[in-house]
Amino acid sequence: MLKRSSTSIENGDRMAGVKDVAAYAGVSLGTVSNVLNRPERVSPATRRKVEQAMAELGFVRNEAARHLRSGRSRTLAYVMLDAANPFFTDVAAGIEETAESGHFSLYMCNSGQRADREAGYLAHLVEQRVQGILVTPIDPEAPHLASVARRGTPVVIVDRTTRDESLCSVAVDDVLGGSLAVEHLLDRGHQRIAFVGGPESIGQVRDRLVGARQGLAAAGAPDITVIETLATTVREGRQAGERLLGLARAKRPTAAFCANDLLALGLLQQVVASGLRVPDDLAIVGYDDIYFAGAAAVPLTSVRQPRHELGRRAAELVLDEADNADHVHQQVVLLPELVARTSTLG
Amino acid sequence: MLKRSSTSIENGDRMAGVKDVAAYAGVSLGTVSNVLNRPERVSPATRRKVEQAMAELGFVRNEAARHLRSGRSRTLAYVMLDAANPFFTDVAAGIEETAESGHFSLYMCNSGQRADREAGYLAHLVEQRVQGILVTPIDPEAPHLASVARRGTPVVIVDRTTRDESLCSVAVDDVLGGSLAVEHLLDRGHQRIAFVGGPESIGQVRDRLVGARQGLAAAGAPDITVIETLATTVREGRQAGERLLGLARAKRPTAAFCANDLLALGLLQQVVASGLRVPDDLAIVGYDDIYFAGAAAVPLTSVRQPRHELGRRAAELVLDEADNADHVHQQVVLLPELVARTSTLG
DNA sequence: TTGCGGGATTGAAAGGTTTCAATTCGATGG
DNA sequence: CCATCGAATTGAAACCTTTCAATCCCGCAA
Repeated sequence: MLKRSSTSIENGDRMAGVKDVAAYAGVSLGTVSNVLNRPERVSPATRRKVEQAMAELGFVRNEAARHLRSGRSRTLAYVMLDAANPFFTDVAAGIEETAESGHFSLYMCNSGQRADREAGYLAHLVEQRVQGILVTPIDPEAPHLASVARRGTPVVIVDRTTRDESLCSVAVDDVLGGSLAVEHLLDRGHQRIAFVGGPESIGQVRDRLVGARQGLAAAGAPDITVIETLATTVREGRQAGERLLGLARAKRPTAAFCANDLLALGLLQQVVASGLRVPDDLAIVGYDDIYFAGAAAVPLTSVRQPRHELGRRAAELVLDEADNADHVHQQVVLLPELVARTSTLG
Repeated sequence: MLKRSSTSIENGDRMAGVKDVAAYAGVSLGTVSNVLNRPERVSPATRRKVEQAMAELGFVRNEAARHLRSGRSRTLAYVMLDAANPFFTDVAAGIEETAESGHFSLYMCNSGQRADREAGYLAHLVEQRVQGILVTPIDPEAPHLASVARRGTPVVIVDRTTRDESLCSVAVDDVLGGSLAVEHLLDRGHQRIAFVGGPESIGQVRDRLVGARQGLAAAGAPDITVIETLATTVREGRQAGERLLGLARAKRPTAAFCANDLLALGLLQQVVASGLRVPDDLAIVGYDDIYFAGAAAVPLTSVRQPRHELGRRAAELVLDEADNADHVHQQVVLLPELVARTSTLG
């Protein structure tokens, strides 16, 4: 065994490969591979020798070669819509939990609502031959999603449904969520209710409004006042607040249902800043139940999505599709739940 | 050219490779590769033929083989401390910006403050031979970081400094940040100031407190009252609020400097809930200037970290280290900045 | 002594791409 | 019509690992 004088890790030029390890340990290539992949088949003495050689040479498996030879990698990826939104990072945490227990690593990519970036990441991930891709797409009907799946990489749509039966999806029933919010407000005695949200091109916003209207109709209450926003951000929520408060007092809604918590937080701020009280002057219901909802100045009533489970179920589906030959595509729909707090209870 | 009758993408068994494309297009292997990598060298006619073949066979480059042969991949990775903290996702956005302009993809991994997960991801990424790794480590002095770098994958520490000169790092001067916060409060006439934060094992918390003390000492003001917390969360902030308000009025601090915005938001809530006014009864300064700081019930004064630039600089360093032979390691320190809002201005 | 069983080890082949030196082909100039 | 040149194309080698059939070795039973 010829020892090197250096710190034993350095390698001047090239990184050490199995071949180097084999030579250094005085065994064959195959044996080194066996130590790596089926250690029980190699005698303890040899194994120790090889392991020491690997340590001394600073050997690191080359994943590219490894998986070139033997099928697939142990990596999942989640392409998320907006990494800055706590909702999606929570979904990611759920995915990661499942991935980890199956000894997979999870790469997260952020499309940031940009279609070109989404496409770029998908292409990169397919080239990388990841085991499966989870994605919250900008447009769930976009053909490139299905085409990735058809090319052999399992794809699961997260937090959106798709009509395409060749894809799995896991979503939360937004229509139901809308109904829940409105029913709660009706229960609390409100009749004039506003909906704050937009643009309607966002599927979730659309569905939540539909649900709200259904709830009202079922109760025979008057239709909802829609205050359309340009995005679902705190800033837009504040502006919606201005518009809402500008209405004549007599016909001003006594409650508002917001398409998500960011809007609700903005609205809340604006209302409080105007000297009005929540919920006495205006009750507010948000959506998502992100962490900051419960931590707001007036804790927000919100429709909670089981985001952790959303991630978990999606990860399970993608893993099933990856290694279960007779996998059948499913469209899972989870149920939301209303969390009542001060902003409607007073 | 024998056309298939199917939708042209399906391939029953195996995914199409360059070899299949070559055969289908009636050219040699090398030509297909040229179309892929040096399209200008192949005649337009041939190029079109090959491109069509690729489209019809649904050919997707095998990144593993590609990079096995030719050195490296075009991927960076960021191992972040806590994906749920908006601060880190903003840093990630900065990294991504630089990565994208260099035609790199960015994979994000979340250690979630767990050392084993951090180690797991680092190992996976090295095996994957990514071009470079950015990491906000749990412990910046941990030997495995330097050892990854020594094995040949560039590593840059983000939002932490390290004594190890063999690593690059980009951080923000937390001591200065602490001074800024305290000086602002002194300017506003406060003398009895509290520091809310902990545990001290977190480097940032320690540094910010040190800076605060320096600021006070320089002004000849009395020492700071430390209210130690167990974590830097909203919940802990609320509890710190209880303790703070429990102090006898005469000796109760008139201002609080919090180690981060989550703590500050919790403190704010607790104070408001107790019927006291911010900033009249208690002025509050936070740290990080996360989005929700400006959007709080009482907009928070906060020490802003240039988190976008943090990410950008770090990404530039890692790219430089990756392809610039005579790269020299640097420890970059950026400057924080105070953003004054209602919570101290009244 | 021979034959045999079985665990340990070996070495060549395969996997899909890129690279590069070598070859082909057509055109240009003499 | 030949020589030459450059552009286009080719095909084999290399990248690093895993797999698997083949070989080796040793002890043990016959």
